[in-house]
Amino acid sequence: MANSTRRGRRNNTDPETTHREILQAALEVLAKDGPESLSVTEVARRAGVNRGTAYQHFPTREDLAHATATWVSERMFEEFYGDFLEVSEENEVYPPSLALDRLSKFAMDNPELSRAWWFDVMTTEGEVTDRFWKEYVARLQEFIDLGHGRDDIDVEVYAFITLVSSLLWPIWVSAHTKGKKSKDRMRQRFVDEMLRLVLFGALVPERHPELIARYGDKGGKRGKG
Amino acid sequence: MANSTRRGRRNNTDPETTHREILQAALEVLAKDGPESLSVTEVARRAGVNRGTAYQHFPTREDLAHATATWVSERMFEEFYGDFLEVSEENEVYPPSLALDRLSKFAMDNPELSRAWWFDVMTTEGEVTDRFWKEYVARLQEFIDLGHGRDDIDVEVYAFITLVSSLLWPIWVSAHTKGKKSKDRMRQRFVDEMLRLVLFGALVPERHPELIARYGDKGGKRGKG
DNA sequence: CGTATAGTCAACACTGGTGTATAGTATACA
DNA sequence: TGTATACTATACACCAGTGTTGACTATACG
Repeated sequence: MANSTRRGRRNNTDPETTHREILQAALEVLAKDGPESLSVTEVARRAGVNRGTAYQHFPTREDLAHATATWVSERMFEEFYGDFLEVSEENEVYPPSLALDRLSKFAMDNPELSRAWWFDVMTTEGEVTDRFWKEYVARLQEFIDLGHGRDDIDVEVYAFITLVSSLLWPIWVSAHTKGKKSKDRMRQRFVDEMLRLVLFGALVPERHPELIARYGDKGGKRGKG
Repeated sequence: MANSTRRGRRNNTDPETTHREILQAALEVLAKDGPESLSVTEVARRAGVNRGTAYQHFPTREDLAHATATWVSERMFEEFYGDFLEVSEENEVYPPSLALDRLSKFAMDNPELSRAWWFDVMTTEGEVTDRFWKEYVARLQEFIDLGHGRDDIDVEVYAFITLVSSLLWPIWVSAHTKGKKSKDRMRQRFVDEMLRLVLFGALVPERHPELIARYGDKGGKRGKG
């Protein structure tokens, strides 16, 4: 029979493509079930590749897991900052509304990548060396240094808050909302609320004089000291 | 030999205690590896209980998983709001600094519970029926209705942002920081930054007139319309 | 055409979890 | 003292994943 999947039939002649397809499948499994349940068999199945082939590319399960983590980290940086760094050569700062919009769109379009990335940086022990994280923090710092953000921000904590919210929101939404339209609506709600929050905060200042007294309204104004 | 773990030795005569111990172990496994890799064998081992005993309490792996999820949801509510609802009978609103401090302390003291809970509500399909989530949202709404919070907040989104950050911060910290002292310091940084954020936002308003024009500084003031 | 390369296929020994069953033991309690 | 209960210990059949091996085949390229 003219079956294209008959015995010995190669789907593909380019090893690099196969390599990527396996990694992509591994990423999907990783995002779905977490790192503990990543199996070579399942990944090969999902990649539409023979189990033996997977073992040719990644000798052990651990190798596959490690390679996937590295790949996720690299891709997260490339996909988000890749075509971004070229464009924004001018020392114009990317406006926060656009930055937020971009991040939330990215998260909505790449839920697996976002989730796998988060799983990984969240659980990897020791100093955070991830490139995406470092770039994100650095850009935030620059934004503040240029006087656009309040200078009393704790950049790392703030980066954590905005990133974890933005990247996990689509997953929350996916679990609790059906249909593309409502997902888009939910994305918009997130961007709006986030923007509202960074613009005005959440408390009514007059009702919380003791907090203002304690924390002071220092920073953010041009005249800092 | 006078070995207390000789054959047939019962560790415990109260089935309810055993039941709880198994659930507690399951919670730990769940928080460590996620729901996909929860095994009865591993849970029994961790609970210091015979595998057969675990199967007497929970006929299948699925039963155990389901029971654990329910238990986590209930405990999350009880542990956080249990002794809380009694105290705050007066219609005084709990000040936000204390609320935040309480939440972040809770998350730091109960990382497994927080993480398992989050995993669960994050991935359970359909309407969110979780009691803790609903109470959290309701209290936020009340806080706003009483005029303490800005009335243009999108409560659900805001609840998501604050909860996900507060509950996952300790896990992030645990992965990247050693020692109790530095963990306490990190907790303080989180509370401070969060409080700063809800008080003043993150942007310097004068630098973002177009955003203020677009979103307007409505709400939060007493005279709303 | 010949050959190296990339992938398929099947079989195997091994590990570790599932779910069941059965015999045995410690404790509480009537 | 007897007996029900709660747990231990062990064995078994089954399944699914791991990692290895060896034979096979399609494709690219000299």
